[in-house]
Amino acid sequence: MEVNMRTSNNNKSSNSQSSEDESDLRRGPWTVEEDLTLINYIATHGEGRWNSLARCAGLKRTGKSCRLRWLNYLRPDVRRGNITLEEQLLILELHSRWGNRWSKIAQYLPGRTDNEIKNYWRTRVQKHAKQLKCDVNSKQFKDTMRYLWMPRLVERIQAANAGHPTATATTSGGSTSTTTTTTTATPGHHAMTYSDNFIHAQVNSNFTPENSANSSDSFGTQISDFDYYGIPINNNQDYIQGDQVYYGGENPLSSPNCGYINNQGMDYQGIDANYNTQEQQQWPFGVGDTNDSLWNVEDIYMLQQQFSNM
DNA sequence: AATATCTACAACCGCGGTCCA
DNA sequence: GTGGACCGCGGTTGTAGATAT
Repeated sequence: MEVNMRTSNNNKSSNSQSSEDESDLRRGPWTVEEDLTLINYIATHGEGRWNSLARCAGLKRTGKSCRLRWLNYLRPDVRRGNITLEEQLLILELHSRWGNRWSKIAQYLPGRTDNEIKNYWRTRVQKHAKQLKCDVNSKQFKDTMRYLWMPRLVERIQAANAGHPTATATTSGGSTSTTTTTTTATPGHHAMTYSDNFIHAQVNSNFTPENSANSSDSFGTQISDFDYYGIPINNNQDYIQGDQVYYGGENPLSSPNCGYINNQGMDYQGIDANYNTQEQQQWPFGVGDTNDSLWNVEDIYMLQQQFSNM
């Protein structure tokens, strides 16, 4: 059982004085002993009813604190480690749809907690918005994510998969792509793959909105109610047809190599033209490593100029 | 080597919703 | 209907470790 070693010396934490107050409740980092107590209690009695659980387990913690510790850290199915490219893509996609609905987004990333996704968003995505001197909720920044970063993520996922193919599939457009076996357990639905479908969405250049009516996805299933991730589509913000994803209902997303022009006329082609440097290939938000620098100075400058002219 | 700054993330807080007596 | 207990969510803070100066 993995235990956070940071907790081993936490008795000197700034909140330790709380254990001396009238309520005798502890705050701050959890100790190894507390973790084990909680784990053992839940193993025997199950989770839920957190306030009484805290009392019965003999933990001098609030029920809230016990719940948080269990759900965000101790639960056996919590995934630890780096956010994968597919997860990054999914987070961007879902956040564009739902905003800061972290728990809802987390439902589609098995093993990831809302807290972890929220932290990822704040530390990585908001950092880039700050670099671009624009608000993370601004349309400009959202467009940048949608029409530049997300296609780049897809491209990088493709590149990664090409290096480690686990299967080969042919798109309806006749092109060949590799697929991954990344699975997502969608709430209320069967586990499914998502990255392969999303990649398909990017690689079929034969698609047009006109020929896409009443289409089904590459697995022959109707997609009118659920998108490629198996997520119910309940608005018309994006539409997904055949092997292609159309964002905003009016912005066909062409090949990642073609440059992206959104409905404000922002042309990112010049940015992509600079993309072949080694630094640029370090991709958005990193891969969990330190290579988190999507933007070089030129990129940032160009985007800032475009934003200021809008 | 020392100090300052940054980053990542665990944990807390407040609020609103739900349940139940 | 009402009030208290509880739960879950989203925002925020604190801090250890990493990195820069």
